[in-house]
Amino acid sequence: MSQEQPKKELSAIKGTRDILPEEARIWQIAEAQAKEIFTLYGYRELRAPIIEPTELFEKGTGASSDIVTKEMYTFTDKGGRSITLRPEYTPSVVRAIIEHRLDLQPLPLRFYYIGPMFRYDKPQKGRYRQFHQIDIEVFGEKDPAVDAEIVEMAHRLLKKLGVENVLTLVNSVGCKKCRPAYGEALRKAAQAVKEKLCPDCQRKADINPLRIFDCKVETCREAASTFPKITDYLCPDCRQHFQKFLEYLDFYGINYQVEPTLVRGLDYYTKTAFEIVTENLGAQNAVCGGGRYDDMVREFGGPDLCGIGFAMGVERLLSVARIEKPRDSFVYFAYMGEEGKKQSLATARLWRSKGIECLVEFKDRGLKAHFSRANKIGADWVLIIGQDELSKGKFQLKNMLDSKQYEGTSEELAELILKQGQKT
RNA sequence: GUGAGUGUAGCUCAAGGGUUAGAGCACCGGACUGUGGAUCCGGUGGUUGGGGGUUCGAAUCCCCUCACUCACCCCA
Repeated sequence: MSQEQPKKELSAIKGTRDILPEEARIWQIAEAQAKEIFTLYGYRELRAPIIEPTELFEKGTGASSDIVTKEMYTFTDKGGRSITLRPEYTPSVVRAIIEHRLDLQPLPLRFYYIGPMFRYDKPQKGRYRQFHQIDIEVFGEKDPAVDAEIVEMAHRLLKKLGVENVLTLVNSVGCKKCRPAYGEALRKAAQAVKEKLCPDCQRKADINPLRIFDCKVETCREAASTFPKITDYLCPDCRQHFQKFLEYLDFYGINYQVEPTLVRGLDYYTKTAFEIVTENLGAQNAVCGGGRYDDMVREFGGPDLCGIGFAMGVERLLSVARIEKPRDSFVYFAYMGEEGKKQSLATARLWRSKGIECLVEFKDRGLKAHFSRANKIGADWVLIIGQDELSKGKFQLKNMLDSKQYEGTSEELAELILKQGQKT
């Protein structure tokens, strides 16, 4: 370490942040609960690399999408390859399926994954440049029952994490057969009333008329209410799929709202699209977004394998979750003298192998200072090893919560701690 | 990428052109050498985000820049 203070402080780069131990505990719990629930539904973890060839996302996410055109972290590696930090997870899974011929395994395939994604966005509430997603995918299952099942599974997880007041929005975005006709009709309707729209929406009328639906300007809202709805343009196949999807949602008793203006951001979606939104998230109110992508694998040059999945933003999830932090219970060793220190080290080593969390600090202090320290760092137990204890061969163990003190051998006291630990 | 707001101690905030930038909490130590939490006393900690300008004098006013926050866009 240099003696001079660095002139410029180093800090985490824009849109990224450190998750400090206290918060990391919450993450661990949320992740463990997600894994547990997904496993109950037959999902298995599939870990793909964080970096991928840039063209994977150009092909999979869509070369014209905002994500690919302006939000990717792309660089050239030393071999001259164009590499991108993944902005989403689905293309990686599709690549892995094709690469390892996972489609030859018994279908359907159910995968989950939790990890960081990267988008060069402007950070704001619930939106970061490095953010984390809980992601699940099902491949090779056409039945709309699975569409409803993943929504039900998402609800189960949200409930488990104490997320309240969620609203589930559902829609069908059609397929390659019926979507073009709708797009045409919508564009036509938007052009017809273009003069009445705000400048922003006039621009949208040309680029992406669907976005006019969520403008806040009153005149735009009025105009938008006269626009055609995608649900009126669905082909028989898509219509049937959507109806069955809703039927299964009803079967599960899931409260949902059909939102004909709901479109997923990415180009590859077909049929089912859904979003789970909640209050208290500001403008980024979606905690979960998902949908079906029946053409994606084939368009990648893979087999004709349909897919569906959802992603949850972990940061958003945790900002509305209510997770209780479990109290960690550990033993603090209050020793005196070199002999007491060595006895502490030996005892801690033994106790740890029994599964007891032990903390020996390498500082000889007075007993009062030891207790003060133990209290400050939140020890549940203090084991006293001083001259008296060493000569007797029996130690004093104090419970810091109820102030009761016990005397016994190492084995007796270890048993006592383990027994009490099970009670709580 | 566009717009607005905010940057003072580890945290929450005072000082609003005029001595040496303060307080609470936190941290360290003492009162207290075999038993913690309480109380009291003391201490460490700051180029006021950074740079430039105005002024006799700037945390305070102006410009630039960076970061954070919120919104637009887009999205988890």
